[in-house]
Amino acid sequence: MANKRAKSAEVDPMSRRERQIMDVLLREKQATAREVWEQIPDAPSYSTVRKLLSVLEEKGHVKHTESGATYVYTSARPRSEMATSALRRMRDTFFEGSVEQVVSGLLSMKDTEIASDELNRIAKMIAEAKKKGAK
Amino acid sequence: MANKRAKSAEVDPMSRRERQIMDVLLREKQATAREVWEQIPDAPSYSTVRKLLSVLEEKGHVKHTESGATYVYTSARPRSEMATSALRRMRDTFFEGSVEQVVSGLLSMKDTEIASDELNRIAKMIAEAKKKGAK
DNA sequence: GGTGGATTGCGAAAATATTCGCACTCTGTG
DNA sequence: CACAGAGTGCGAATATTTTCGCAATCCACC
Repeated sequence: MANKRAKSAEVDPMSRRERQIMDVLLREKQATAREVWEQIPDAPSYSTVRKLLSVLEEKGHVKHTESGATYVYTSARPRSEMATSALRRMRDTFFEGSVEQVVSGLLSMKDTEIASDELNRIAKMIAEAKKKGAK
Repeated sequence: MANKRAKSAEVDPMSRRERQIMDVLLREKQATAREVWEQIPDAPSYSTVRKLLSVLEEKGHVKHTESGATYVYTSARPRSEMATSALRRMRDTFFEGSVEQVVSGLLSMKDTEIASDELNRIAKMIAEAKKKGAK
């Protein structure tokens, strides 16, 4: 009934450059046009990046506040929300919906050095989840 | 040397539709044009999807084998490889490079029901990693 | 209050991506 | 072997994205 679910369908209709910029914004939490520009490896002109940013704003993907005369951009949607949906898509696209497989993939990334105490904290989280689930 | 490093810079210069199609291919492991078409929620005409597929092939993102007269497409790059780089980017973009935070995010996705035995297996993987790391 | 440096707004050209239809081929069936 | 159904190749119109430069503003400082 009235089920439209713009759920997993409505993901991120963004284009290449747009996503590239969003990534920087997401990683840095916020950034000025110049900062974004500096962080894009194969970036086009500064002018172009600014334009892209304003296009993104028109589309509602980012918003800005002014610091002096300079615009500081941030993602329009909460970062955590985007993280979750990205995580979910990744899980479903590459790991057949299995969290277990995702974790396995994470642990086996060869450039990943996970400190022992970090592993401990992770183990603790798992334990927590287990406890809560089987309450 | 000859160091060009298509490392983190060369990610996935793909456009919206292209990615959408790649996602289906990645999820299904392989698919015919028609199957891909059927799985895209807001898909354009079947004809368009076929075109996109052939464009993707020209660009080297997918390849095909023939089953009878029908093309069966698959990702050109190994799925696991793409999974890893996607995972890495996700970790760095949303979780400040921290595996711990990624796991935390995974566990807290509210639509995720993780079976108790799955949690056990995950715990075991963590234990393994710990053992190996601190050998 | 004037000057240099950095920012924003915007228009518009150039490059790409997206969408389709049409003509032709291939496979299997009666 | 002729026909129906399903596929493929490809050209070309449209829609979007991507790129930039120029003019107008704004800020800090001498």
